[in-house]
Amino acid sequence: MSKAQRGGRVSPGRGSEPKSSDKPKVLRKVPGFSLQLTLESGQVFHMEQDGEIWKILCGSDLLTIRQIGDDLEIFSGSEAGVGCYFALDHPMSSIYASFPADAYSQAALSQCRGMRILRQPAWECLATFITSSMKQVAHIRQMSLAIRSRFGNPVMGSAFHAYPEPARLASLDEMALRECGLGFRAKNLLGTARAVEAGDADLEAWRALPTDELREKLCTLPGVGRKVANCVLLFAYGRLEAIPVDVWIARIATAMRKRKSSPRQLEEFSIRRFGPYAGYVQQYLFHHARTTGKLPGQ
DNA sequence: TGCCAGGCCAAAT
DNA sequence: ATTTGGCATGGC
Repeated sequence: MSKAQRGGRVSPGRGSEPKSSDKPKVLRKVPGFSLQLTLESGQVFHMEQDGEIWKILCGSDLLTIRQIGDDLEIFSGSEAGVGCYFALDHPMSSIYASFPADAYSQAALSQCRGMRILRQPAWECLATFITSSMKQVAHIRQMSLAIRSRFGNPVMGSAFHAYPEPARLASLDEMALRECGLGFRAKNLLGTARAVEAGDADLEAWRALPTDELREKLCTLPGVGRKVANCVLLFAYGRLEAIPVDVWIARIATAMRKRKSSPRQLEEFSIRRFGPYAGYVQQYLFHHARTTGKLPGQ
C-alpha cells in the first residue's frame, strides 16, 4: 500500500469532527475525485490533515473540506472557490482517454485516478517552486511553512498564515529568508519578489499570453528555469500541456526512450509521447514513481 | 559518513 | 549549442 493510500502523513488523527463548524456549509457530489491524492501529489506543500478533514489555503481563503465517497463536504470556503481550486471542471474522461497505452502509464492512471491538477494562485505557486530546487517535498513544506508563519498575514479563525505578498518579501533582506532554511534560494526568491513588486513581472497580465511566451516571461525571473516555469504554467496557469521535467520524470522518460538524453530532449520526447494533456500524465507518472519507486520496465 | 533532493546559472567546451 | 561545477540545507 502506498503512502498516499495510507494517508495521515501530516498530524494523523482518527475520525475527528470539524471543531469550529459542526455541519458542512455545502455538500457537493464529486464522483471520480480524490481529495487526498490531489493534496498529496506534490503540487502544494502547506496543506494540513486532521483526521478526515483537510485544510488548505488558497491565497487568504481557508478551504476546510472532507470527502466521504462521492460527497465533498465544504466547511469553509465557497463552493465556487473550492470547485475552481480543485479544478472540478476538468474534462477527466477526455484526459484519461488521452493517456498513453503502455503498461506503466496505465498503472499510474490506475493508482492516481481522481487526482486533479490544481488552480493555484500564481504568486504563491511561483514563489514556492522557486524554493523547491534540489529539495525534497518534505523540506519544501518546511520552508513554505516557515515563510508563511514569519511573514504572512494570519488568517482569522485559524492557525494559518497566507503566503506573504510580493511587497512583504521584497521588503526583507536576504538573511531573513535564509533563516527560513532557503540557502542559496533566498536570493532568487527575493529577486523575484522585487521584480513583481516593481511591476516588471505582472503575473496576472501574463495570463493572456500563449504558453511559450508566458514561459519565456517566467524564465526571466531569478531562480526560474524551464522546470520551475513549467510547474507554474501547469499548477497556476492551467496550461495542461506543460511538462516539468524533474529527476523523477527524467528517469521515467529516459527508461521509456531508452537512451541518454538532455532534459530538453526528454521534454520534447514527453510532449510527443504524453499527448494533449501531457501535464496530467506527467503528474500521475511523478506520483506513481515517487510512491512506488518503480520505473518503466521494472 | 556519503548521497540525494520536483534546479538554476555562469563558465567552459 | 551543449555540458559541467558550484551553490545551501536537511533527511536517510
